[in-house]
Amino acid sequence: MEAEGSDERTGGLGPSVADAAVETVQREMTVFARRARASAGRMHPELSLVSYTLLGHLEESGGCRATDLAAHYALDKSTVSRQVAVLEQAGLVGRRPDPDDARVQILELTEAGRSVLARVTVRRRAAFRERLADWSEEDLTRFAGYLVRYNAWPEPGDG
Amino acid sequence: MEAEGSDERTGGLGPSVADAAVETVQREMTVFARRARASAGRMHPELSLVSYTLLGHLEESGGCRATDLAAHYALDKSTVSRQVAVLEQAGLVGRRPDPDDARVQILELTEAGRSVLARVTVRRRAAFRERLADWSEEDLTRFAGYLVRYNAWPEPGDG
DNA sequence: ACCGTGAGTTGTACTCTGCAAGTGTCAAGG
DNA sequence: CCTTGACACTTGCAGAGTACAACTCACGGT
Repeated sequence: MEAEGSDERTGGLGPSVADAAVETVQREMTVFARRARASAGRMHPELSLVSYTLLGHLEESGGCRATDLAAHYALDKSTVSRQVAVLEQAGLVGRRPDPDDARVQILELTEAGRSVLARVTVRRRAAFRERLADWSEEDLTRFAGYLVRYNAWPEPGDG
Repeated sequence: MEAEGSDERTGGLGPSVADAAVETVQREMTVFARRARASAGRMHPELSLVSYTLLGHLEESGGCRATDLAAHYALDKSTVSRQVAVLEQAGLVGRRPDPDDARVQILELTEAGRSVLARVTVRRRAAFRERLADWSEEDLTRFAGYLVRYNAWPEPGDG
């Protein structure tokens, strides 16, 4: 299966080194994905990974539409709709009709949402910091940059 | 909320730069995690992300116990049990009693499993390669290294 | 006013997951 | 040999997350 002539030397990319790296990246990213939920559940039972990310995005963006969330996370709009409904019932997000378009609802964090998010963020950050404690600042920054670059890929519906 | 004195300068880690990087790492990793399933489903409907990772681990490890899988992926043993059952019924993995311990079942890829895994791997790799095409080999290697290092963390209850 | 498109909701079904309880096996002590 | 506790699973149950399809409501152009 690894027989695909691993050094085509196309452009700058290339030899089997890069091939192995790509392989590693996908494997490790996948492992991470598999573990993320479980650890999130253990780390902050009050807020699922999904809820956390949605709240986080709302905070970052300072309010956005459900459709934006769906696009950003490659989720079906129905899924987002339900998730948002839960968060709304929990009093963590509020909806406000868009004055320019009655179809649209602007979603925003409530004060409660902001505070829960803050608490969870602190816990998560502590865990991450511990985990990344022995990383040099340079490595940390570079790693962060790579992740951003990776996720910036505009793939149709993928991440 | 972010008032935790973001530059405690403890040890070598420290200033707000590192703090921001940690923040970014967790956010981006989380985003990735959120998207991974969706993309996996679209990329290879024949094999869910879970199944894929389990098969992958079996191939890497050359056969292991269900408990090992559970530990590695921080999954409940019951979950693994069911997943394995499905994969077995699909003819992708086989079980063999451990000669040394009748409680244990050694899980192994079947030929079919190996071939499906190979096919999916090729597809995944192609997608990843495309995505990572404009990365320099150095960045790629370093990124891969970071991910490995990150995942190597011996999380409690995680593997 | 009519029709295609976009935002969001709801019905339905399925997968993944964990917890708790149960079975069979091993290893150590009586 | 027979308990007792630990380990490797398996099964019953319940809940979360998700997608797809069908529906409503609003927008924009014709």
